[in-house]
Amino acid sequence: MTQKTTTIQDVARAAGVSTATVSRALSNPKLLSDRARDAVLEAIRETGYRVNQSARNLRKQRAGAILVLVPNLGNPFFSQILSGISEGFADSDYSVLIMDTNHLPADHDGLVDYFLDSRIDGMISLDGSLSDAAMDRFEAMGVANRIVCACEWVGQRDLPSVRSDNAKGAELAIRHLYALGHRKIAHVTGPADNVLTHVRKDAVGQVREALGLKMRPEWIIRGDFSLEAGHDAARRFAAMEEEQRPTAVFCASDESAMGLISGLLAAGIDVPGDISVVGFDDIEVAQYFVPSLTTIRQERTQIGLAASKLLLKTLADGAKGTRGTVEIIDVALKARGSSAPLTQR
Amino acid sequence: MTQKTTTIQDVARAAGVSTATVSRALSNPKLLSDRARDAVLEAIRETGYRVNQSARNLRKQRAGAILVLVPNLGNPFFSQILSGISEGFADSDYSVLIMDTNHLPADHDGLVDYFLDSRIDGMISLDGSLSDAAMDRFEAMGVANRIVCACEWVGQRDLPSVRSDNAKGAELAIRHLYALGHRKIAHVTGPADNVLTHVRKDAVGQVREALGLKMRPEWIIRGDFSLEAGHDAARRFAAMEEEQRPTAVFCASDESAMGLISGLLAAGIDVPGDISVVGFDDIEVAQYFVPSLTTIRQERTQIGLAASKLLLKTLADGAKGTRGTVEIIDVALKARGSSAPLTQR
DNA sequence: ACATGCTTTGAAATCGATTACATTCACGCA
DNA sequence: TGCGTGAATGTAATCGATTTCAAAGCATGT
Repeated sequence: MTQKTTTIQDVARAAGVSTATVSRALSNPKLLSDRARDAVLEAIRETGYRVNQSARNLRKQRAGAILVLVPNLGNPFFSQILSGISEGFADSDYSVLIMDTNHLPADHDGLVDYFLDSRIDGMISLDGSLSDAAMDRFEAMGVANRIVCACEWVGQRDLPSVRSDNAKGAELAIRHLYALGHRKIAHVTGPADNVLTHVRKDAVGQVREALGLKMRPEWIIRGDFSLEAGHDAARRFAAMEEEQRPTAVFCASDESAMGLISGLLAAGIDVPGDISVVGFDDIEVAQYFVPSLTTIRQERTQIGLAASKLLLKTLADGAKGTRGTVEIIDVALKARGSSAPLTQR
Repeated sequence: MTQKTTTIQDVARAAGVSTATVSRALSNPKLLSDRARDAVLEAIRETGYRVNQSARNLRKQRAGAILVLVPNLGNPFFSQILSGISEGFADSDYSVLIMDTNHLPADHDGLVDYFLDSRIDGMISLDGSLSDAAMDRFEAMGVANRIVCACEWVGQRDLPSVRSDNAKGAELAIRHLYALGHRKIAHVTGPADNVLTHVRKDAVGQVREALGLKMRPEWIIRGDFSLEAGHDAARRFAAMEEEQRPTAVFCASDESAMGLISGLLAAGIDVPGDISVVGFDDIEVAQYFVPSLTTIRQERTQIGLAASKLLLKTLADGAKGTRGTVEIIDVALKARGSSAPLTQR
């Protein structure tokens, strides 16, 4: 049987004060006399009283929870961001809900209901692919300004967001390969409709131009960040003439880089002997991969932490303020075993 | 500005009925006349009414959420279990909270407060290391029978649980290596206080005995499931005399297996040429690792799904019923590139 | 002595649903 | 006609906190 719960009434009775006083002792202790405050605290200790969050939430017109939207929970890249987010909310009085958008109808239209049902007060989206229709509903219902983006962001809208310096990351990767002597550099991208895909690809294009690198259309291979996509890309490279095959590949994610290496090695193409590979993310397994993976490090915990702070601020400020904020987190090149100087042969 | 919310009162007024009727139209429609029900549904459509979950939860004396305890969100092994769990709760009216126990004080003592604060109705623990003190508090507060374990489980207690057939997994691994001709088989375990560590290690011992394999104490290396632990173990093996070095290693997790392989190769020990390696879990990257990782597959989605069903049942049944239930999910050997027949030399 | 203002406290309204209990009404049957 | 029965609905209490408003207590200044 469940313990019969002790309510604020019980505490009030035990302390010989009113419920208002008990409530104030918890939320605004300086309003009370020392005597009253001590009596209440003592009574709370005695009775083992705990605030009922449902009741508090109802009265305060809030949900006491925030939602984190994750494109793919299975990708270890996200888990550490989640970790940062949890940490950020650890001593707030918000609970953290997590949802994988894979399980959602494609348009994410139902999400707004989470707000309307008073299940959540705010949202952090790690998924930039919120549809226009969904965003319009968020706007219409007046909850759009309780959304913060992290890592990815939503195209046209000015939602506050925290993200890595993606352009710099792509530039570091290409310049690293260039410095190693590579001139034929390919790029395995993310999925077509993804903001990161565009930013990174565009940056690659700009650096390539700046460095005067030649370019072939078949050196841009569409992927989707997954292991499998990288593996598929390997097949494409393996099928190329020796002459037109790139000597280096920059992948838009570590997972696709690992899939690529796996596929290249299986096809008898050595990494980094024949082709150097650079990833993006620096997930934990990257440095244990064989060969260890050269990659662009994203500070995931920091991104998560920053996003949670930003959402907390947004919720505290009410509507105004954070809309339009963009916080850029620095990235760094981690040079490891999968990239090496170009060898003539 | 936030939309002013439409309440059940508004709907009642619009439909020309009482709030009780509106409530019944949603929760128990067959109590109503067709006329009343239609009027209410129409009014709901008109007003765009949505139930306020905080209010409902308060009245129904529930929290409307469950908590999933994860030992380490960064380990991709867990994310797919989470995915199964989310799926299992998708069309219940529970929200899913996720918490990484890394961020918790070691004794997990504060967890009971989540129940007492009415933040959660139940819990799925993927972490078997709930302290005795914490469990005692759960029992004392009468919430112990709203906890379900998955993957790991809590030692002495009879909490309902869903888990893989760990003993079989260990046996499959050892017998696989044995069949390849290996006789000197080492084992990299999980952390000391972990139930999985014990079960898998004991199973290894039993199979070893059954097969008449010789054994050296230095062939049991304590790990902690992590990449780093595997990497450390490699150093130990590398330091051994050729003679006493094992020809095969069974690791208690894929991550430690990958760390191990990474370390062995770096030390000039070939895998599977000199040493065969078998992991446990079959995380996604395992088949893209180089060499691809032979491992024991755990059906993670299925475990998550089963755990959520079990918790839902537990919550519905009230106290009785599920205590003591143990659901065992089958495992399978995935033979890949990291294990090969023993070579004489 | 009395007006003034500040601090401290309590009574009661409130958040938005659910539900126990009461009421109304129609119907069947003696 | 009158009564019992069951279906349909409404009234109001309830869940457990927060907060508004009012009042009481007390010190200060004139």
